[in-house]
Amino acid sequence: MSHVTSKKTPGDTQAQILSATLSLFTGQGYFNTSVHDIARESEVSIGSIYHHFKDKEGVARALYNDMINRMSSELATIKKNHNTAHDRCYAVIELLFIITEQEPDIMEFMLYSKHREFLPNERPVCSSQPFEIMREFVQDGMNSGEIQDMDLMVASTCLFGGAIRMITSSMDGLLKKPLSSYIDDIWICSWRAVAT
Amino acid sequence: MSHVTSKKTPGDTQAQILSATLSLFTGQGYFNTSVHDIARESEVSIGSIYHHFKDKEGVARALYNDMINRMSSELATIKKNHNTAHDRCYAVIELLFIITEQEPDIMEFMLYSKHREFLPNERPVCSSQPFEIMREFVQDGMNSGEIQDMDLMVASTCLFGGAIRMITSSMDGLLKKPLSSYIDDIWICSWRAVAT
DNA sequence: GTCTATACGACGATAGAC
DNA sequence: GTCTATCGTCGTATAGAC
Repeated sequence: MSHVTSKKTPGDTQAQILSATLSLFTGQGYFNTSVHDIARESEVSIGSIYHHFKDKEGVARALYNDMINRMSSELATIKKNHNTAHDRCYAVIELLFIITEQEPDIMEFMLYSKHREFLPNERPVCSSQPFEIMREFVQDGMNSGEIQDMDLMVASTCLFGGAIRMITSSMDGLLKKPLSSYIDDIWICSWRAVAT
Repeated sequence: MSHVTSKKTPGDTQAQILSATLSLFTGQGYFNTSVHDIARESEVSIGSIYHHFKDKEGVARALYNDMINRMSSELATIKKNHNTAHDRCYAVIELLFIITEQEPDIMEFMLYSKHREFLPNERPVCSSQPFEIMREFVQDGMNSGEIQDMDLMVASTCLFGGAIRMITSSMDGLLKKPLSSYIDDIWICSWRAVAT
């Protein structure tokens, strides 16, 4: 929709490039992916890529920002729809598991890439906005008495650490059953770790 | 000691190379480190590096194997010196924290590198021997009744996930106090998550 | 075993036509 | 905006002297 003026690919050449790039970066890594690879996979010429992005790092940065914004908006929705730390944090884990299963590339790029190696000016993922929102949920839970009073980082890592490790285990192929089938067991343990 | 025959660097050119390489790989990543960098940093010529190792990947592989073996032997010691799952798992976290503080490069290379990107034939760290031993400790704890009966991966990730996330947070510079000062708080939460 | 010099290929990025 | 062709650089790995 929106403003479709030309006949083919309304202007989403960018989206094509980004989609192919995400798949390549997660499949073989940033440094094992050449701009030629991106051109071939996205069925676009090298010239087009350099027209839409400053350089290879620019493509990665666009991908990174998309991901951060997407997560931030999803977390804002969770914040709006749930009121207790218990419900919000469960919803966060549920969201992470769903993304892992339905769009594994996104989760892999988010949790499993060494961004510092190819985006030297970005802050580490864990100090990005989404992770800050997650810690905010935990802080609210401590203020309201749902979660034991303790260091915020300790509470956050203990509450989300199990689920996050489970996600990386899933991406490493270590799980026998689908990731989502573990969610209730994980949650019982994680919540028990910090609840009052 | 051992067999010191020549006057300078008894034969540990290899160790020199590996040490410099570890520092470079953790500092700027595998792909941002050239063999020239390694030569300069280890004060050895390129020719020497290729004499001692097949190629750049071979240096990384040697580093990786050293690390796995070192960890396996440390974990074997823990197994010998402690008898309960409680004591063994606490000792594991204590060990990980100590290594993180005293030899951060080793921990960073172990937990924070995307080995699959430069060692495509190695299994992911989490399915390596050290992590298997850690899971074995947890399984023993379930058999003896110290730990609740549940899926082994769930119990393992919940028990160690918080501590491991705390380590990566520490490496990302997110902690205000030294990592080891958090150990007791972490342990209380982590153990409560899975204990009977 | 250690060194220097070099070959060779790949990749990022640009130029310039359409 | 998209394309092809090309340039320059850098990095891995080897050759061969000492």
